[in-house]
Amino acid sequence: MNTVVEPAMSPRDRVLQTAEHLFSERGYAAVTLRDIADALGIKQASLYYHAPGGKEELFVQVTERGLERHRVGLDNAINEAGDGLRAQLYAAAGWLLSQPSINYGRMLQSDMPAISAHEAERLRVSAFTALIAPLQRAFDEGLADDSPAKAKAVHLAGAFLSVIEGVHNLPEHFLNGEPKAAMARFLIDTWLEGINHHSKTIQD
Amino acid sequence: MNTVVEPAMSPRDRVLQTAEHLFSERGYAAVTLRDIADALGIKQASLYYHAPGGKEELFVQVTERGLERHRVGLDNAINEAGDGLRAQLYAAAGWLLSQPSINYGRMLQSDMPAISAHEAERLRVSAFTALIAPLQRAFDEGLADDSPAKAKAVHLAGAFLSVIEGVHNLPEHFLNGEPKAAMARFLIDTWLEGINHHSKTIQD
DNA sequence: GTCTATACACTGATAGAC
DNA sequence: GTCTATCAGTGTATAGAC
Repeated sequence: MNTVVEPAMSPRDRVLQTAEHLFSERGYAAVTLRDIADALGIKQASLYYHAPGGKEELFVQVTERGLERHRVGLDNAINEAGDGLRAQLYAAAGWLLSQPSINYGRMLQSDMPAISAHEAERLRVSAFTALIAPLQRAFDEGLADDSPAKAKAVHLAGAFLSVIEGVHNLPEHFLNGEPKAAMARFLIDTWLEGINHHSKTIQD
Repeated sequence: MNTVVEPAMSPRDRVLQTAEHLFSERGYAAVTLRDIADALGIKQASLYYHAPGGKEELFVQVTERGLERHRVGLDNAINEAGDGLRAQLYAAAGWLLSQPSINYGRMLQSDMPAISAHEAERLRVSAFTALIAPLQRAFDEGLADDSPAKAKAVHLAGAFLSVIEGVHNLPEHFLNGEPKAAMARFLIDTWLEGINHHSKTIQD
């Protein structure tokens, strides 16, 4: 959440990380180059050294970087979680909550239309590959062969992402001290077992 | 989706409806007063006749109006659906999909910080009352008394809203011709019955 | 790598005519 | 109710010094 910028970090990484933090928080349109420069303690014009293409290039670089990190991280989290679907979803949720919020919905609806059509299309593909695809695989492999939900693993993946991102974006006072990861696990449990049949968290 | 502006409509309503359509699509920061004026076929300065307070007042009015409409519509949809939780959730989803997308997450994360703190707080309360509360009641009443999920009806309500809004915001090519309402019902079914136990839609 | 200075377009907003 | 005209402020971007 609090993207701390480590002191020992390549200048380029500091710029990208700071920009990512702000874009992730408020979206493309609401962040100005001055906001980013101020957060870095430099002047707005200096950003053009790191991103000659200006705001759009900065956003595209930052978003691409974040999505690639998610693709790897989400894949790893799922693979290392072993065989059970529940454990894999717990791990995926844990990863997503450990990262700056992605806000897939805002990205598609608000941010993409604001940049050039060509770049937007590339990002849309990257976003699908990084966020939906790994989850889709988990659902597909984790579901019983005769489950009618198996054919709709993409939809389940999208819905899962929505739920976890929703938890991620929750304001603090909604939480009552409960950690977001616990809330995510509760929602995963109800979803796997059915809302009414859900009894308690089962380890597997 | 396609907010058609009827010819026989009070001028004020035309302005508010057009502004709502644009704000709902792209968010507060990405919409300019000229965008709204252009869509109405009038000049930017003319908007100050309808909203003397300018862009922020316009946004607040529009959002409040939309939220109030949701509060009533969601409540009615749930009440008229009868007793079963499934039927109530179907009806709630149907209502949400019939309206311009709300994008609760973007609203809290991107739009609210851009307006004055006082107005933002009022809208946050309205949003909770209009969107979360009716769903929370449905979950609370619909769940078995001994269900451990009963105590967390708020969380279920928030997750439900995330999922349906996620479906709502889906780009066309994700749908493969399947109606959004059908996808919503599928997701509700899996959630009620448990992903693996889900067999087929049950009428109740 | 970062700065100052500046050009230039866009945005929100006000004043006043019709 | 809508217009024209106008302005101050902000935002992106470029040029060139250090």
